[in-house]
Amino acid sequence: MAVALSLFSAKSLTTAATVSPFPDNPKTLILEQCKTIKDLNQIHAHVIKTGYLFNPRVAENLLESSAILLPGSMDYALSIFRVIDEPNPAAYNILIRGFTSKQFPENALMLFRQMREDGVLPDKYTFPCILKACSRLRALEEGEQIHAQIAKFGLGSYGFVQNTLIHMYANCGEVEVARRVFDGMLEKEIITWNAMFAGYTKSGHWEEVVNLFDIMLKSDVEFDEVTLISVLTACGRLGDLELGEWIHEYIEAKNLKGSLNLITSLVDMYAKCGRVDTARKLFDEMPRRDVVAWSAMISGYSQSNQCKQALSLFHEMQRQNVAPNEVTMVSVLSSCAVLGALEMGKWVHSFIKRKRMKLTVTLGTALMDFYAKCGSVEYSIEVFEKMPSKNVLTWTVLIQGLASNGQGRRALEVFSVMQEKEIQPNDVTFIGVLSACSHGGLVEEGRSFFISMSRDFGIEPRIEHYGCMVDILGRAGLIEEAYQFIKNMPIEPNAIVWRTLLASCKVHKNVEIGEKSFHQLVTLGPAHSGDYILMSNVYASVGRWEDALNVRGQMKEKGIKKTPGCSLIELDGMIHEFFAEDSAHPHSKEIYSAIEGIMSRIKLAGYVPNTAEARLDAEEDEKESSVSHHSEKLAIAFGLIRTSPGTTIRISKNLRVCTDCHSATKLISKVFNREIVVRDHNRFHHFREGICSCNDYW
DNA sequence: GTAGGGTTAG
Repeated sequence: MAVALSLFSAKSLTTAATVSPFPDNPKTLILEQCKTIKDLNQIHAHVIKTGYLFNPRVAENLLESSAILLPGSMDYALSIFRVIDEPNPAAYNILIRGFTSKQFPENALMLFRQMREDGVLPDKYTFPCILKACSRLRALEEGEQIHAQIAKFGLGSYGFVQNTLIHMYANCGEVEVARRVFDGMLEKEIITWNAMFAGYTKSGHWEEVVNLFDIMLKSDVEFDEVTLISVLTACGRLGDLELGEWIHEYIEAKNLKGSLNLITSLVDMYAKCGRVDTARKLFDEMPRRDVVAWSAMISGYSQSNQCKQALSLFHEMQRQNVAPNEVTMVSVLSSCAVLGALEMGKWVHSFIKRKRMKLTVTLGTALMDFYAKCGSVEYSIEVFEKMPSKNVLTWTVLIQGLASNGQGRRALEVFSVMQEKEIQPNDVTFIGVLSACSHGGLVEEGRSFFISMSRDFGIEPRIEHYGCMVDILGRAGLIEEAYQFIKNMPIEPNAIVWRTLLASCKVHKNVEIGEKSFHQLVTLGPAHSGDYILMSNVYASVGRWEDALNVRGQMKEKGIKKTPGCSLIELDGMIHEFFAEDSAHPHSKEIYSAIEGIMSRIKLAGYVPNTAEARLDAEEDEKESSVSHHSEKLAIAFGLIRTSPGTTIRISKNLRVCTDCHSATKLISKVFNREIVVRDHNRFHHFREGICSCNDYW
């Protein structure tokens, strides 16, 4: 400021008539040295006093410094604008640009309207800015009107205007119109192509990105790193590893590895194509990593179901003092949800609050989903109520969260509130609604929603919806109806549908339909160990031990191994992974060796673990004790591991928890006086003092 | 003076 202000010193002012205080390049003197509104105020006061404000160049410079360079100074810019007698297009352009760049696109549009009313002619600089404002607002109608005016003013062939038109149409969801503008252009610059790529990228037309890139290559047009970033993003979404690797080779050959953004796209592409290790290698080799690079790698792990790695990379990011943003936290929370890491996720929540991060729709929804998946549905609701904006995913997560936590009725109430608010449900919402019905035993409601979804909402049921319907009928004991329902399905039933029915047959002891379902599963192949176990258990449920053993024999003959159970347990904020028969975990030895001793305590409490399934397991494999179930072992284990009183033990299992395990959990909660939460296929069972609080009617 | 790019939830 020293230089600029010295221009207004008494000495300078006396010579103002001969030496202009605004020499050839006044911009460098005023604009670049105004760092705060206060600086601007001082200059403003001077120019008013000295009458320089009536010099259009002076006014424009002041306007530019306040509207473009300084943050949060649009009011100030407006006050300068208002005293300009007859503002020229340039003055309007500066303000329009200011409003657009400072996230007030509505004001930019209003000012543009005023400009037209005042009879000021927009020029080639006006339109790119005002189109950008339309883009931001997704104001298609306004954009179309402006397009018409562009044609009227004869600026339709101007490159800058056309490029922004492409961007505007694509951003407003009209990619096809954008493409028509693109195709109509005789001279396309790299930016033109990139605008089209960006349009396809924003609207998720990944296929088109790759197709257009193909055309670009064939027509020998040059491309740059911005082009490659868009194409790599598309490769990741499409799983097009071949093209992605080709671009990687090109980057190596042309030595473009210096671009941080480009390497981040490569990391993202490899992670999304399932090559997480390659992604990590590139990530580790980066000379510098910003928050986006870290987020891309963390989400890479999270999306490839390597959630422990995602969290450990997040910890590494913290150690390296890189500040995470909202996007990072979404992937971190989603990993916590998968792992059932309640304590870690709670910490993330407080971190978000402490850092005053914006509760965006995505972040809020991820937070809600995390709480719901960890069995804390009340916290999930609390977040929902605090969210400033919500979308269909937010409502869907709430419905699913309530449904999976045993509050089917409440989930349906939320669904009706959602309709009152005129939020259009989608196919996934209906999966939540139908699972609420299956969970709550609401058969009639389920039937009526199933009909309504296509009739009233135009959503054709997918295989998942049919699966839910089979679950609703099957769980309610309407096995025959469920079977007929499958037979009459207009789409081919898959293994999940038959497995659902088979599971119902076990609960309701229906051997006949159980056998039919099992037969379908074997025919559909490849056989799943769980299917054999289920069928065997159907026989066992009615005391047909020979048949039960026979099925297990078939499984052995075909060489189908039981998938080892894997459980993730969070204890005092640490995630432990336990595999069945695993001796690698530090706690395993102590756990398994102590099982015998614990058994006697359990027996004293009146529990007989030798149910049908355990007995079969024991007969099948001598090594296995009567406490043969993984969850059971874990439950016992956690009776052993010393935790502070009141610690919640959370067991999330990848496999369905059998009723036997449930009884073990119930018992442990009683014997060891612990609250135990079992997550079983996204259903929750909260056990306290031997009582399960959820309304599951298994 | 104006235009294009990398990470996110069910």
